[in-house]
Amino acid sequence: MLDKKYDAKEKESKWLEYWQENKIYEFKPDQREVFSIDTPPPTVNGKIHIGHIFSYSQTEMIARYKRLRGYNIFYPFGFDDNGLPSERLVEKEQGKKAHEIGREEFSRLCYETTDKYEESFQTLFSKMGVSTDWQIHYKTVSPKTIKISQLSFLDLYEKGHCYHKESPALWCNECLTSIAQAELETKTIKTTFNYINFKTVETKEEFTIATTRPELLPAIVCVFVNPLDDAHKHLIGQTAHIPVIDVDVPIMADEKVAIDKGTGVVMCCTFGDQTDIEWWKKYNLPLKYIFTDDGKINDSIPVYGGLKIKEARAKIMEDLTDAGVVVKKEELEHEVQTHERCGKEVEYAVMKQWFIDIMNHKEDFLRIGREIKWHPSYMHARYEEWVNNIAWDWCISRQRYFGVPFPVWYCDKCGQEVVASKEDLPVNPLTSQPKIKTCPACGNDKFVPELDVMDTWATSSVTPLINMRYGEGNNLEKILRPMSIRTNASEIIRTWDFYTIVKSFYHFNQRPWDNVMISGFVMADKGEKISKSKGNSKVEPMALIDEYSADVIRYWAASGRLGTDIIFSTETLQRGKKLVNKIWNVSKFIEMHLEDYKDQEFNDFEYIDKWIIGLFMDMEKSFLNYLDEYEVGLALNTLEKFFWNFCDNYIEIVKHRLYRPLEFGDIPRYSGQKTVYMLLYKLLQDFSIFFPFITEEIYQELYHDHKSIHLTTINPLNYNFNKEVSLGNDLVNIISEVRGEKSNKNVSLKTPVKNLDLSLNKELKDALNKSIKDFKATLFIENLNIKDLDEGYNVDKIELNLEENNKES
RNA sequence: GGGCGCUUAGCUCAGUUGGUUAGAGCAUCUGCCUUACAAGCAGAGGGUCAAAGGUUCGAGUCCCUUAUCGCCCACCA
Repeated sequence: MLDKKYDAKEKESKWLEYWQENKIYEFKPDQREVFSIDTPPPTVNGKIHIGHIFSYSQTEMIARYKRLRGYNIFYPFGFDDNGLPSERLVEKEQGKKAHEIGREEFSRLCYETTDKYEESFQTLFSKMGVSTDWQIHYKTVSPKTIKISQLSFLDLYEKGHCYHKESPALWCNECLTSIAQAELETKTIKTTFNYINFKTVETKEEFTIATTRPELLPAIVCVFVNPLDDAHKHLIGQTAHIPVIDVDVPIMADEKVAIDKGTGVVMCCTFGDQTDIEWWKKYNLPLKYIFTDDGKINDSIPVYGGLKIKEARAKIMEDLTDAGVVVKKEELEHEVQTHERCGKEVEYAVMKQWFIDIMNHKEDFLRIGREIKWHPSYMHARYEEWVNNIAWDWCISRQRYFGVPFPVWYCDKCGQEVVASKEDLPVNPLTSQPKIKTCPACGNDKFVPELDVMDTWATSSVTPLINMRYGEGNNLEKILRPMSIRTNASEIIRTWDFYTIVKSFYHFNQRPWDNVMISGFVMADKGEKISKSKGNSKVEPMALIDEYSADVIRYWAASGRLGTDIIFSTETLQRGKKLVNKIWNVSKFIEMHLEDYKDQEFNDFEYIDKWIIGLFMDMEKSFLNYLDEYEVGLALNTLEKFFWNFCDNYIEIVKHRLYRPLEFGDIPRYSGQKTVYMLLYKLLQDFSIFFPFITEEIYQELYHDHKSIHLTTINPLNYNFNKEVSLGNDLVNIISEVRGEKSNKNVSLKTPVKNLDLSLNKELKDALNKSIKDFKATLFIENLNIKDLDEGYNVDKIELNLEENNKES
């Protein structure tokens, strides 16, 4: 017997244990077709917030759906503990910077810290009912994954898609590392636009340059004007004298200069922005690099050497003002590029970095993007846009400690790079030496290790490779190439999705997955994204599970459309709570009436039973369609709508038949029993995608024909009740009208109807005759008078027996 | 400035290829203790579908323009 009240806390932990013990979600290759999920490994940088719960739940529902459709589910879980996020977490916990702790000790602390957090992540996701096979979980920093990352690097290296080159790279002088274009975030800041007078050496003519970054004056290598700029084109070919710095640079022409921007005259520094780098390359300009790695002016620069960038900016403005060359200052708000991990403005640094070739294969990446089905489809446009606009090769080296080391050494003498052999992986070049004893280029026998580690994305972009255990030569590769689906939020299309496509193209010349499913964001309120930094205890996942249960939170997580942001709302949680409660109550009711039920072949369904069965079939069709498009929220809406109709209309009708076999007959009663038995089973299956716990509890009590409801399969019903559906709907509408009349008269729904006069068309009259007992019992009708009508129906008169009502009260 | 998306009841959201009076839940109001459920049931009120224009017999739905907000990108001279 089902309990009177459903105790979510007790039942959820009970079934969690049961699933684990019985390995319900274990992946074992067999005859069945595999549906594989490339789960996003959450970044281990502190806390799981409600946004994670939202998007992971949606993926997990797809896993459950496909499992019910008979697929063998490959659903691993991973943790992204690699790289800067982990380092910053440790630095925060320790209150010290990495270089103050020391490389070895720091790495140890990173492992320790990420392990600690991962355990709590796993507990939380389990509690949410995430049906991954924890046996196949992975970390992005572990000997196994380091090996795969290094293998991936070597494969690309051998194929010539990786290169090591001195080149300007984006540099964060807070994190002390180079970063990739994809790690940039734009921020609006207030700054000053300074108009500074320069002079030509030849004619002493004055001209003005506007800049927000006067501290870059010592780094000026050239001045540009547009060749079509009538006001300035005569300057081309002359030499510009830089005030205060006292250096001369050439004035050159380039079409990229916008005549109407600033003063129309531009200083080119190494490096202030992307255009500087382009010009530097295009015109082969000299390099004047004036910053230190930690964001100061280089000591070799007179006067300003040793100052921080902003101090230098203030000092040089003072000096320029003293020199009388500052013509104007304008307050200005503009966008700057910052490092997403720390929020500090980025600079450019020139040093040797490892790059993966992007620019030569954009067409291939676009082609593969088109082979993949994006859900929702418009997300594909974002991918295209990113690939079309990308301007850099992918810099994958980071001057940090905790990450995948490059399996590379350099000859101490000539700098020749030497890579590890594949069979020696994983290697740490800091603690080992290359196999070859002497440098192939110069014969020297001393090597120095590559100190850099790989970018986080260089590792997380190989999750499909980690899943297939790339390099082991097993048959998983056959099963998982390509994987069925990748899921993530839209913000990392440009990183995780893109880089995974890049790697998959270089390794296999193939798409990594057939489908990409993009979820939206969770907003705290209109226009306010919930983020880790704005920790809000009201939306703490563990607290929410305690208060509402995992099933109910999953209800909230399923609300809304794919790719669309949702606002965290307690109303939606309340609604879920009511739904779950209703499932429990109606199951109790059905159980009560199944005590003497034996399931057997039966086709003599009552009219109303045919109606609800047909209606269910219609619903399930669109339900399944939505799920095939990964629209879990829309699927749930459809199911929910049907379910309330089932409870409020069908059950209200059939209950009389179930309670009173003497009056209605045993066969009509059996018809009702068969209907509720059959439909509840199917409803529980459909709901199990969203509410894995409560449906399991009910299923085990009432049906129990498999080890778990989550191991059953959905088999669509095969009846043809179309006619009963539409006529039954009309009958229910008539019932509603009569109930409405009772409500309007403020009387109980049990109030008898003395006379009900209806005009019905022929079909409807026929339908009513077939369900006359149910109909009369539902409305407590004493006299029913039916007239003929050509089309449709009309409720002519409702006369209530109010005396009866008054007598009782 | 560019790409994509959102804008529908007081609030949170649905509205499949254009097709009668635009839907649900919450909130509000009115009733009903009805042998599963008062965490329930039956009703009621509440919307010029962001704005303007266009296509069409017919537009929340298609096209154009504008505005707001969100994500991403570019611009930083």
